[in-house]
Amino acid sequence: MNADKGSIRDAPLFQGLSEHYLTAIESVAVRQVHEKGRTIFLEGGEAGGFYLVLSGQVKIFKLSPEGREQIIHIYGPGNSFGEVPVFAGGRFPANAAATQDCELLYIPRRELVRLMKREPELAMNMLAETSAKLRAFTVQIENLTLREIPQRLAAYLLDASERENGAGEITLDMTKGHLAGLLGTAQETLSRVLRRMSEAGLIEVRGRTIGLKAPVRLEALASGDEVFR
Amino acid sequence: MNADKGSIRDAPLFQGLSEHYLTAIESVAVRQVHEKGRTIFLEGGEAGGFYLVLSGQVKIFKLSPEGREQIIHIYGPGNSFGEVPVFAGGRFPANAAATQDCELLYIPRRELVRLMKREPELAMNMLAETSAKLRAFTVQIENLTLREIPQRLAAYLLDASERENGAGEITLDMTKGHLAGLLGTAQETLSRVLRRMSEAGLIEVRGRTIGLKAPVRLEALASGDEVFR
DNA sequence: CGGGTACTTGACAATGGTCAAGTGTGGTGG
DNA sequence: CCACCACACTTGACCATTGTCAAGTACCCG
Repeated sequence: MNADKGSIRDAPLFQGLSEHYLTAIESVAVRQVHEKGRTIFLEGGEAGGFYLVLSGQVKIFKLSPEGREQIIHIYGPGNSFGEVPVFAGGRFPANAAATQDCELLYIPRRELVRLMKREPELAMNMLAETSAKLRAFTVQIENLTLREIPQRLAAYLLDASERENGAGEITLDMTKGHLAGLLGTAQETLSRVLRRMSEAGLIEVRGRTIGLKAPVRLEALASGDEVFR
Repeated sequence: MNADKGSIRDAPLFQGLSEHYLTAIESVAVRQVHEKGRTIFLEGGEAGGFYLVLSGQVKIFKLSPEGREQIIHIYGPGNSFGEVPVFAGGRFPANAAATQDCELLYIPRRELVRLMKREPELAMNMLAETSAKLRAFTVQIENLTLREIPQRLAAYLLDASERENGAGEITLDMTKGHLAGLLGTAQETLSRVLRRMSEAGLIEVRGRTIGLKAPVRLEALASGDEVFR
């Protein structure tokens, strides 16, 4: 719809690299198109490289033996995923599937490593990227294990609003089912919590648009105060 | 007690580096000693470098508003921690404290980055290290959100046995309280589950030593089969 | 022997998962 | 343009797992 043409130049991963290296990367990268719902890779699969999202959206997730799904992350344009086996060897530690039609760039391990040895800046960028993901994991473990669902949801909403420069209203870029998976709960539970929060006057839900009516009370909820019951 | 003198030469992080760089790192690193229970850094603290464990043991953890503790990782000799802010900027994403008297090496960010630009191998090692941690986080999220406590415990025991080359008996290198924190549960719950597993003939508990009496059934339990109730 | 820490056990409440049965709602084809 | 279908979502009822509070026991170190 807009200029989301998608280029490695938009990815944080490749910021600050000289034109020379950018074109080198482009020349070895492979463009892929996946339609909504398609599996991109499976946990345990062999990895020969990693991916960059050019357009669309991808979920990284784990499945329990009984089939429950925990979404680990949702990535959009500019994000990369699947780096772990590139640097640590072995297989993919989780599954990836397209949640929307999407366009990806596949970057083969071999070429990347070769470029990295020549261009320390690229290695530093990759380190920044993987470290940022470590930080995100830390936050996620905190949310998933130390907070209850309403707290997790409040934290998520505030975070989403922050990502949109503090907008008082956010629009989910995923289904509520996926949000439930991301928050580590069931669709039904999320539905109930959204209703309770609406009734308490904290938010206002209109489809996928959620107005934050009482950000201050949401903050209090997210940080554990029992403003809500 | 043994030759755990501790040197950067034992750390995976610094494998394969030339003597020249090893001594360069040693010359900028600072040795620290912390006694059991001491805080090493707090979440949100400013970071000027990261740490390598020479001897002893350290826990990385998060605290809930109500004071519950989720242990994210326990590190022993050869492990490094606190890298995130070095590469991604910002503050420490979690807390660190000594669970045993320990000896650490503090490696200042500035020097490390300087060395990394000259020695791509060092950057590759750091990437391997952070990627391995990403993989560990993935497993942890899976355990914490998709499995119940008995399954988590079974998976932990099997993993620990594997780390000791498949020994049929393992000895915890931490208190059961810390293990509970690592498994994301309460001390009381862990205690009960251990007993149920003993009564079911899966394990045999003698203090911190746990014999795996029926590894096959433990495997089945860890992968979700309801062998146990 | 004393004290603190680690651990156990019991009783109880509640968060949230599951099953089941709806109610929208958007998109497609007739 | 309407009807239908699939998918997203809601709501209700129920109950298992697990956290919490409380009290007590075992164990280790000095």
